[in-house]
Amino acid sequence: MRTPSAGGKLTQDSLVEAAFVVLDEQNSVEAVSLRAVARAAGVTAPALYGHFTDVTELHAAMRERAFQDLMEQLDATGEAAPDSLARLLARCHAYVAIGIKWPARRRLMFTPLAGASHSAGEAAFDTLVGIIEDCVRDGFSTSTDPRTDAASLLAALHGVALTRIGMTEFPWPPLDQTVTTVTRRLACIETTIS
Amino acid sequence: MRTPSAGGKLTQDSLVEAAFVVLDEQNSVEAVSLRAVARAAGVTAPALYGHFTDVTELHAAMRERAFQDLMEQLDATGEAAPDSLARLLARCHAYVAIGIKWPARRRLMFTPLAGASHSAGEAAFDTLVGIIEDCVRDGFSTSTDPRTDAASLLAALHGVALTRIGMTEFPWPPLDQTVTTVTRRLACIETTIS
DNA sequence: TGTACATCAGTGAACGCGCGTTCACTGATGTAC
DNA sequence: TGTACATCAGTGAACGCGCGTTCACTGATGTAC
Repeated sequence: MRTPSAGGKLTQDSLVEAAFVVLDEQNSVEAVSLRAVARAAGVTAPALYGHFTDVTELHAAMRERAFQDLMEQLDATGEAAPDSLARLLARCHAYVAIGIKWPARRRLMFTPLAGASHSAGEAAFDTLVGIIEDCVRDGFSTSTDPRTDAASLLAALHGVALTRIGMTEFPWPPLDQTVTTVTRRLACIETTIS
Repeated sequence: MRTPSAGGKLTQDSLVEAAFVVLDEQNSVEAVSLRAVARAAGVTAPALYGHFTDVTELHAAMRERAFQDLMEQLDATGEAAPDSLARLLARCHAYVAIGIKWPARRRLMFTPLAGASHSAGEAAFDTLVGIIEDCVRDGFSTSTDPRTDAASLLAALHGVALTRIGMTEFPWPPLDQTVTTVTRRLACIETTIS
């Protein structure tokens, strides 16, 4: 019996990687066609059918991978933060920065998709709730409902990233200031705390 | 000389209208192809070239019309409000409600487009700034920078609509509560005021 | 070690589809006499 | 009022394109003797 990897230089992972190259280069979810991915991977289109049954399966794999990457980047952020408030702010800034840096990935992740799993997104949300709870415990936040406040904060940060991308010529205030203010106000950080 | 409208039952307006039928039915910006619009208007595809030089011109016309409609709906909202705070809340709720009701229109309006005009969007923004200024004048808000706060609020409300659409199975808190809280906190409404 | 064979990842050609766009045309309408 | 004509909005056929998907195939690799 041959080892499964023998001969085949193509893997699901390498194809998803190629798909992200297309996504990021074209900055468009629609541009990520099966043929475009095959082209980026240096392979003919039918070759993909050995690794995905469908073009939708490819898209689903991309989505999952995008969430994983986002989670990893967020988890790596704020590890060195001295306290819970610093960690909260670091994560929120990172969240927006990532959303702006890869607009197409954000669109990919948060576009409704039939039967898509949001488990990774929900894990990220739970982490955010935990950090706000820490802020309450540490006396930074007066939130009486961290779960609800985290939901508002998450939605608002999405909006900040979205509008910066979509309305580029609008005279926005400095991004850092916006993120800090939105985070502090929605997470009920006391104004006397710097 | 014939009158320009003689014979032609087709107008730019009726075609844009047909385009919105396609947009709202398919809930997809990409589905609004020149041929799909022609089909919806009960006409063959080449007929559109009498009214638009390009498919991009059609999209631009849709965008402009979407902004106009949004503005009209917002302006009609809160006219009957008893005070500036009520007007602010009414407009913000309406803004989110419209965004959720027509997801594809929101995407159409706030997707970056080369050379697109945002004048209508900016007019809506100026109105929002004015209302927050009224709230400050009337003692509802402690905002020291209504312009910046309006920008944060606008972005956040976008995010609320976006996430409600994109993460439908997420256990969101009640929408009205979220919009009210976000608006009050970002517009610096004093907590003692009901 | 050398040869014959089985496996199967990837190829190349082909399909039907919807797209944007072009072009010569047609036929209803308005105008001129 | 009636006829001949000009206009021009919309038609129908055709083009080349990229798409997803299928299918028979090929040729490099690993196995068996």
